Amino acid sequence: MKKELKATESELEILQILWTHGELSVRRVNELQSEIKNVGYTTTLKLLQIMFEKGLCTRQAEGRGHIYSAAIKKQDLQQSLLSKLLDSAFSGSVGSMAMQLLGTGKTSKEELKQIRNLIDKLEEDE
Amino acid sequence: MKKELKATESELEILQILWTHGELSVRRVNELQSEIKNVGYTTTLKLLQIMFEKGLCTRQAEGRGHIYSAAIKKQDLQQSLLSKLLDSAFSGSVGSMAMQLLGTGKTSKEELKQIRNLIDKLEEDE
DNA sequence: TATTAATTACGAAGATTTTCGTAGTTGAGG
DNA sequence: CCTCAACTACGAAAATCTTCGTAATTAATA
Repeated sequence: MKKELKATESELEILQILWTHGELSVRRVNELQSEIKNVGYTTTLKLLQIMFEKGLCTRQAEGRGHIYSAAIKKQDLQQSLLSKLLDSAFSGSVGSMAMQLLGTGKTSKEELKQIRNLIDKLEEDE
Repeated sequence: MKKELKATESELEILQILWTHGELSVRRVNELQSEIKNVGYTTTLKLLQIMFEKGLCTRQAEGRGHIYSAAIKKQDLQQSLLSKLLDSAFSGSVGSMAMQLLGTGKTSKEELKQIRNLIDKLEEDE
């Protein structure tokens, strides 16, 4: 059975930073986060501590501080969030969700080709 | 510029009911909501009142009570929620979001065909 | 008219999330 | 050994969301 992953908006923000940059000190996470919005150092710290308790992060001692890393896979969380939105807003219909997603007009030719290839593969597997 | 729509989890739950069933009394909304989870009458009422203040619902007097309807289009809210998840979890990449969505394996042949048609149309429009 | 049932309005408690201040710890350098 | 800077741990305030109890209102009816 698949584990139900979840993360709040702030947690997701930090996870994105960890996924992108790998292992980071609290200081560094806070610096990167500060490029986007105003946020105090202890705010970032507290969030990382909470995420550590929840199992969203791991950490290892380094000097007098810690180095944090993401403990869950980006893809796994994406899948969970997608799944949740699918149920809550699209009544579970992958089709209508996909239609809306592609209908935004923000999809490049390359991406469309890629998606078409996936569809080909999926149809083969019948 | 497009209005940023948002709704909490509970609000979305009620909007789904309103979208599906049309115009409803508080009593009726509560009954339908109760089929899914335990919820007191005044809880439903309060939510509808809040949603009315926020502009998510409209209402009209009917006898001594009100009849509520959704004030926003299902598609518009879906678009907003999709857009938000796209940015927060997929760094804005429609391609990777679509790939994950279709990769769940829950997509029917019919839906795949429908999506392929949309892609054809999108590629034509270049 | 008095009672009852249905409904609304209001407020507040509880839960979760977000933010940050303060105190304590530790290690480096004088 | 003392001081300073960097860091952690802790707790709590602030903000948002969820839930429901209570009082007031209104309409039907006994």
